[in-house]
Amino acid sequence: MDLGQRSETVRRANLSAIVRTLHEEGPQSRSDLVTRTGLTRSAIRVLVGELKAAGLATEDRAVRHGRPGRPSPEVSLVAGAAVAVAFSIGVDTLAAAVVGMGGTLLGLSRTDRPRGHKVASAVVDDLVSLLDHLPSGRPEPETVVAVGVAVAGLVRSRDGLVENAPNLGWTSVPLGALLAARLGWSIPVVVRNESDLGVLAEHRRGAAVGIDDVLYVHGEVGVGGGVLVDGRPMAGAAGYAGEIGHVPVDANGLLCRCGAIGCWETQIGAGAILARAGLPRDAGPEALDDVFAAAEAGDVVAQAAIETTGRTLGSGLGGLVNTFNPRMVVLGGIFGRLHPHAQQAIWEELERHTLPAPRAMVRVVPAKLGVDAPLLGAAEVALESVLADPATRFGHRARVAQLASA
Amino acid sequence: MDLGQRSETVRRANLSAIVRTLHEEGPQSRSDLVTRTGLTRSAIRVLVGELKAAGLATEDRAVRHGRPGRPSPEVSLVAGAAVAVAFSIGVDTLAAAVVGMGGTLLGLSRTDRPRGHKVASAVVDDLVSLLDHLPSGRPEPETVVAVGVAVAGLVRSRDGLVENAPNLGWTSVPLGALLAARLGWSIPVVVRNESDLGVLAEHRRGAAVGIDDVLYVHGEVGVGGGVLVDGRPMAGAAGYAGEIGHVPVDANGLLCRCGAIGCWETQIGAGAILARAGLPRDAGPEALDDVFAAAEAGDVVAQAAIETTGRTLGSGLGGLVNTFNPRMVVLGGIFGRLHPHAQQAIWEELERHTLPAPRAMVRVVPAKLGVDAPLLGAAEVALESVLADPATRFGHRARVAQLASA
DNA sequence: CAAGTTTTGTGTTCCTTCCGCTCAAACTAC
DNA sequence: GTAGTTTGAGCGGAAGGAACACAAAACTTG
Repeated sequence: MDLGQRSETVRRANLSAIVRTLHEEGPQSRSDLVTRTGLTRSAIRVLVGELKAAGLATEDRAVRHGRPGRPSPEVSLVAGAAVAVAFSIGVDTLAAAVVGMGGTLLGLSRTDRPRGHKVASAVVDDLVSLLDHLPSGRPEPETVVAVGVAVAGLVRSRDGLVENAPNLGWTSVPLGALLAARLGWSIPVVVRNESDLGVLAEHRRGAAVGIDDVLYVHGEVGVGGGVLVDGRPMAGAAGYAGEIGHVPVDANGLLCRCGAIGCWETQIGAGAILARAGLPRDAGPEALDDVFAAAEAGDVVAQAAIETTGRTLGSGLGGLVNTFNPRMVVLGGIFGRLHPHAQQAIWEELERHTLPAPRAMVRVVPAKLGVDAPLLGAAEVALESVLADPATRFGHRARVAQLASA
Repeated sequence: MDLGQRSETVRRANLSAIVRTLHEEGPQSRSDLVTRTGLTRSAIRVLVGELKAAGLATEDRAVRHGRPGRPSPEVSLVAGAAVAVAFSIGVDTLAAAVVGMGGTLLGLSRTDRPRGHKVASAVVDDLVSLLDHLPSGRPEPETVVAVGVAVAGLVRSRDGLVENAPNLGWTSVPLGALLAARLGWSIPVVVRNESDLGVLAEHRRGAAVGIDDVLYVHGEVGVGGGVLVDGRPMAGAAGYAGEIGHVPVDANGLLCRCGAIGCWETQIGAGAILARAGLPRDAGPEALDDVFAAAEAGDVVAQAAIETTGRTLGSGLGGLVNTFNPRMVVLGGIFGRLHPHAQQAIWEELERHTLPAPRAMVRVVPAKLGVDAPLLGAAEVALESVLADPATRFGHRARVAQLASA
């Protein structure tokens, strides 16, 4: 139920509008904030003053822009005042990052993850030790607002339970709780599927900035999807939404590792490309690199493998365009690499399987953030609490100072 | 951009919370409203008073419920104070209804629509003349808040342009504008796809009350879908979302009337059932009635036709459950009739094509509102403006009275 | 049946928050 | 340098809900 509102709700919403605007669009003048939010100069002045006092924002001398009138000082968020720690558990890599308000990347470190299964606690240890390898060093625990985690698998968003992650060999792993315990910080740990986070990152910082209806399709060994509906990530009832790799597309098709017959994934995943190139389906990522290299060098078998995969990708995307009516389809993972080689094949099949109206308004583009998208998306969801209610951080510095003096 | 908020925003939100609660949950006591909204008794008193003064609500003597304490009067919406006019243009019927606040059906009339094409202006005339056949008579124009229209076709929600409606033979018909001109009322005319409205109606008044993640699948000649994501209808970038009938499921399948190969619709639409029963694909609705009757009478061909269709429906639903992670799948149109005959077949195939986690939390149920769902959904969207800002109606009676006296 | 208990309506005062207005400051243009 | 424009600063006012005190209307108990 929508709770009733009061004056304090208004202030929270207005502070949030300011911080969110600065976070998403970057530093801007007070008078820009006036036009963006519709608030009066008086209100903006007071609210920005409050943010400054709390150390969340700074005001710099205005940039001269040659127009008449008194210049308006530029307001920026203080990146380090509130930061998110983000982790990602991908098929081939583990990564950690610290991201400040405004989306400033304060540090990132990455390590290979050998394929094969490893118990969750060991992976959690690996993740946390990545924090010590950050160029910026371990972040100050007091500045960390929340922890975001991107996982290649089905995640129950409520409590961060990894229901199933075939690439990791995990079933019912309480990753959120494990990580929270290991870190020992009393802040929320938010675990999400990597594609759901990928679409958020591409929306905020990548190929889909300013576009509110986006379908993000991520391919590796498996195929996942993240959907932005009217600017909001589509989670489904428990967070499992977006498993478009397991849509049946061929009743007489191959057996998928999920146990079903004819999943789309069996036709467009990394294994499908490898098989079409005459390689074993489970050859590693290097083998896939070789296929792309061979195609560029003119190898017709490799080229055909890529084009056929592009066609199958395109027809499936067609169905999804009819289903979601997105304004943009963002191809991530191996599909982003496939795109330049198979752009025409993808679009031809997409065209063949879409209704004219949704087709006319959709664009298919490769992801801009590459492998970092899920990690950056994890940071974005972790920062969400500050964006939604910046005032929660107000007492913070005072509280820390008080503890130090006591 | 989220506009800045102020005191008036708070009042609007709180009035809206009260009216919406009463609309969705029915009449309840003031003290219920206190707990529902989290507002204080003082605030509820003033706000309900305002609604009463405006004629939107009434207070009745409290019902005795046997608990100690002073009884709290029951607040009800005045159904006739603000009404929606709803129209639906289905494959086989035209309908009109007047629905008051609280979802009270004040009048409904329906007429057959012979299959075949008819120019839009003629259909608009037919719809408007249905208003004269309402048992309640034509609604008072001053009380009508908005007009909602459900159409079996692709609708651009922004302006009510019917992009394409194969059953009606329409392409690029500005239905919203035509109807607005024909009615001559200066109120919004909201046109939407029938499935998008169907899911809304089932959510508010039907099988999916209280469930925020719902997939509604409607079958007739064509197959459409409406999706509720976190309580909100998924419209897509232009309103075309939900065309799940045109997801490709068989690369070697039949030619769909949309021009593509192997659309799901070709396997589960009314034509597919008829064909499997040995009848022509374009036999009318009576032929389909015969198939269902024959199956009930023990005809094995008819039974097999229904079961096979159920299996194909189930496997496609499996992919959609993986895609949307809904808590409920509601089957409307012919699928609602199919359900009792093919429940097991549907579920078996759905089970075979879903991941365990989303499968474990989904239920498949027949629609509760039947053919009326889109019409009632159209009324709900039309009433939305009053729910979102009841104060817009405040000056209304005064204004009408003033006009009358002048 | 009368006194006590509980819950809720009524009305006043107070607090929070933003708007509107006036004046001053900082810039451009001629 | 003077006029024009845009914006910051600060103050008073208005709107709206919360908190509080009190009254009213039910039930409970002996």
